[in-house]
Amino acid sequence: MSLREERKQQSHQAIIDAALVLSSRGRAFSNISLRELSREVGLVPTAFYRHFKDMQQLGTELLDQVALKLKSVLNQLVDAYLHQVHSDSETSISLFFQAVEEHPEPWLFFATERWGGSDFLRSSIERELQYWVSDLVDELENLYAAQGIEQPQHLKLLIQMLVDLSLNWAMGWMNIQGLAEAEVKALRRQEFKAQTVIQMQLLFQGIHA
Amino acid sequence: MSLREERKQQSHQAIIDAALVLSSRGRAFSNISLRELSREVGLVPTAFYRHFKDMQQLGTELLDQVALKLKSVLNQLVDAYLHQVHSDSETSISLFFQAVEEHPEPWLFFATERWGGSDFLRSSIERELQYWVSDLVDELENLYAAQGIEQPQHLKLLIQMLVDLSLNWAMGWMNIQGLAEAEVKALRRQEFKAQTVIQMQLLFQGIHA
DNA sequence: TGTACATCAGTGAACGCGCGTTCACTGATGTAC
DNA sequence: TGTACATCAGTGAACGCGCGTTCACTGATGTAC
Repeated sequence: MSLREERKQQSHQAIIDAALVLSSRGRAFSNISLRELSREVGLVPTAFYRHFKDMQQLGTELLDQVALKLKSVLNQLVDAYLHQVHSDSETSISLFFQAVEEHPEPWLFFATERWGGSDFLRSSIERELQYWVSDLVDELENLYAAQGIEQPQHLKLLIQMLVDLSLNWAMGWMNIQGLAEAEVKALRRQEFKAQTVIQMQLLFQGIHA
Repeated sequence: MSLREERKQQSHQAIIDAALVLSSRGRAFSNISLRELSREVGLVPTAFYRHFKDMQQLGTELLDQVALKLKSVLNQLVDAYLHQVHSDSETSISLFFQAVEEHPEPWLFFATERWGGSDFLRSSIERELQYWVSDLVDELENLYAAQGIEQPQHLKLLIQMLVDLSLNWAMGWMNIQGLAEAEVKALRRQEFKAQTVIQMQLLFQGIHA
């Protein structure tokens, strides 16, 4: 890649990153301005147009990157889950929260914009979540088939709930991270994790019934 | 109430209603302007200040009204549930979807702003949802105690999930209502309802384990 | 009941500001010879 | 390698627009006598 292309690519990505940062600080994407992003990145507002037609195109690229990132995290989690000797809710939830904590921005973005003010983001996110569900069903149905589950046709509905709830869990977890006092925080973390583990167990009891 | 007070009250409420309508059409509250609301209601922008200090105060009043409305709907649903001879997921979900369909705006508002761009709305909504959970636990624990449930301490965690999922179900239901073709719509409604019934049953199998 | 004054919801002009978008430009980087 | 020209990411001025907010006002409604 030529020097010029390289620099262009850097600016391009810097704008996308700035949008993700603002979004994950709680700002609605529909409320983020082109000028604000340019300022953040150290460019003049008009330079924005060298990279994106408008904010919607930026949003689309941002969503694609975020979805890709989350998908890869999800795959890692599933792999870890499948390779446990005894598939264990506690370990799964710990890994999940660890992944959320390492890169919270994509989770915050997905949860915020899922029902947020931008129609094109809503529908894209919904589509992504459906992909997650399908993929998870594919990965887990062999596992459960081997275990002789009674109602395998319910697996998809269960995973649907799991995916929905996981966004809530991620947001709850990140809310706790924002707490100031270390002691309270540690306590709430432990408590929240324990509760989530039980919730996941309660959820999956359905598949064994 | 004097004529003047009455008219003031009407304008006041009209502004709140306009905000709810815009919000439930998918606009983020943080993206709705004072001038837009005044215009919608047929007042000059400066008249807004005769009723609210700023948009945040409007938002707070709107949230209070919406929360009250949803709480009363919720109570009706619980009453209906408790008075069924056999507590039945299918009937519960039908009543729930009917309630959502009759007054979708509050549900859309709650779901949109739960993780939306306005911090004060986020925290208020989170508080309201916790009240719902507590109230539901109170109402249901007697019922389940009478049935000799093994793990009553899990009831709260279950209801937490139920409340979280119910917002997703409401949004899913209202998404279907937006469909144009009547046949597809009827089909999707039936399908979605059936799936939700099973999800609720799967969820509540946890309490019987 | 009639009059004189007070209240106050709604008005309309004006302001400064950040926004998205256009345009002609600049100067570093790339390319052809 | 050096030169002459092309490309194009970033610039800076300018625009019209909707925004929140201020202010002095108006005239219908309310109150006191």
